This record gives sequence, C-alpha cells and structure tokens, in this order.
Amino acid sequence: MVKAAYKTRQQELLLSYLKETKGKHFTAEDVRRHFEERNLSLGVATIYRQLEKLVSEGQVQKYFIDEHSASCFEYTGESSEDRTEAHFHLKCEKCGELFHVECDELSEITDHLKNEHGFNLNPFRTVLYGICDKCGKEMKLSDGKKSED
Amino acid sequence: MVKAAYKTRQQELLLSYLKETKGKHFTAEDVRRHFEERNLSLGVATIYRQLEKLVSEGQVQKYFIDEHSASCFEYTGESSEDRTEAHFHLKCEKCGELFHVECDELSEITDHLKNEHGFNLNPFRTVLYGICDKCGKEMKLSDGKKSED
DNA sequence: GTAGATGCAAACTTTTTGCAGACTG
DNA sequence: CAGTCTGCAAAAAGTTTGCATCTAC
Repeated sequence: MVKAAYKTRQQELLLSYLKETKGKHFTAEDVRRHFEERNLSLGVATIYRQLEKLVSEGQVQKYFIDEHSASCFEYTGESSEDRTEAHFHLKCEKCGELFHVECDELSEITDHLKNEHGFNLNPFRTVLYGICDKCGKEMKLSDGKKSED
Repeated sequence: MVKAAYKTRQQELLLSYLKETKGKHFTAEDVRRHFEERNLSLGVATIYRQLEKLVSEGQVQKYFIDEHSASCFEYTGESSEDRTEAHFHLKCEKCGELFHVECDELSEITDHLKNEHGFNLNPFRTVLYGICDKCGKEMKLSDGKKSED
C-alpha cells in the first residue's frame, strides 16, 4: 500500500528552496541555515527525511565528496523533460573547489561504459577527483623537487 | 626539519597487510579486524595515523564511497616503478559492488580532461556510480515492479 | 479521527585528538 | 635520554531514529 503523502508547510518551503537553487549543489546544513536566517525553522531531521524521499523519487541527486564534508544534494527536476542537463562534477583535491562541467565529449565515457562494460553511468552522482587548472599551474611554479606522480 | 620516523612493530604489521592486499581495497576496520583475529591488537588511532602518513606519501590511495560506509584505502606501492596499474572504480548503486576496471579507452577521459579542461584527473580516487551489467539486466526483467536494493 | 509528518534529543558511525605511558635509536 | 609512537577514551561531525506531539485530509 502506498503512503498517503500529506502536503505540509515544511515540504513546500523545501521545494521552493530547491527551485531557487536548481543546478547548484547544497548540503542539508545549507538548507537549515537558509531558513534559520528567515526565522523559519526546519528541523534537520525533516530536511533529511524530505530530501531522502526526493532522492528516491529521482528529483534530487545526492553525492558524496569526502569524509570531512556533508553530503551534497542537487535538485534536478521533477520530470525527465525539465531535467537539468547532465553534468559531471570535478573536485579539485588541492583547493577543494567543486566544478560542474557539461561537455559532449565527456558523454563518450558514458557511452563507452555502457557499450563495453555494460555499466550504466549516473553522471550526477559521480565526482571526478584531480587537480584543477589553476592549482596545477601553481604547483608547477613552486615545485622544487622531482615528483613521481 | 623532517621527523625522525621510528620503525615500530605496528608499522610493520600494517605494511605486511598492505602488501598482502595490493590492488584490493579495504577499510580501517578491515585492518583492525584482520589483526584482532590474529590476537595482534592495533589501535584504530594508530591505523588511521599510519594510513594517513602513507596516503600523504602517495603509497596508499584513499577514496570515499558514500556516507554510510567507511573510507576505502588501497595500497598502490612505494615507487612509481612498481605502482599498481591505474584503474577506475565503478560502484553499482543497486548491488553495492565495487569494481576495479583497467581500460585504455577510459584513459581517454583523463586525456580529454587534461587537454580541454586543464584538469589532472586522479583515477585512483575517482569512483564512477551507476548500475552494473548484472543489475541492469535484472531490472529490465522485473520492469513493472518497484525493486529494492 | 487517523495516518502521516515534525522536532527534539539521543543514538550511531567513522574519524580525529589529547594525553600519559611505552618504545626507538 | 630525547623524540616518536601507541592506545585509550573522549570529542567531532554528519546523519538517523524513537517518541510524543501536531497536522492534513
């Protein structure tokens, strides 16, 4: 039996936040602070429970950066038609910046994984780690000793 | 000034474990349990401290799967010569399996990111999420129904 | 009225840290 | 002997859960 799913004030608050931030990532704490600043309290438990529901419905994507930071969420839309364009996440291991990249050539990896490895990649959830352009250049400048990587 | 770096029993135990498991992934808890079973206790704090040191030296790679599970570590070797072959990690969102794949074509994404986006990918740390071949087929078979993990 | 949602606080998990004592060189 | 390392236990940080209360329908 499917649950009745009541409509609540908290639910609508969260949904309005999601629509404002479409295409950007946020944490549960970001949501809580957003409403706290407006004197509209939303308990963390509620935030997590609502987000979890949306994640299981596929409206929100959840991904994980590293153990020191909170999970990232990202609203991608209610239906496949108005879905946010698929994009990858690049995380710089040095400066910590998280980039969103949309690039046709990157979708080749998606095709390759599907065709050759039978693996159906979910780009939203995938975070590619490495060193970004800016940090790479800075490291070259200050690199006195030989590095093996 | 560089620290003196004493050689300890615990250090050697850990190193022997690493060499046994080369190319496989493990968690801090796996290490602790491994030695507990042999009545050789290694404190978790020590395990984390030693692993952290090896990670910063580049001998061990550390990556994150999701917030419910512990960080994964993987020993890749002391020098670039005997380094483990670079490989990607594919994580199935359904069955939870973590696959290691070495594939030349996948390295194209590394080149593309470097050349077009100036991003120097670290494949060891990168986990690609999606649905594996086996689960994808199972899901097709049971299509109408809601399926659980 | 009843099923479902909320909010608080406590529980939980993994990882880090402070510190006293043990060990290495 | 001095400098490091270890192990314990407590602390952190993010997330989940139990439960009493409140709300939607």
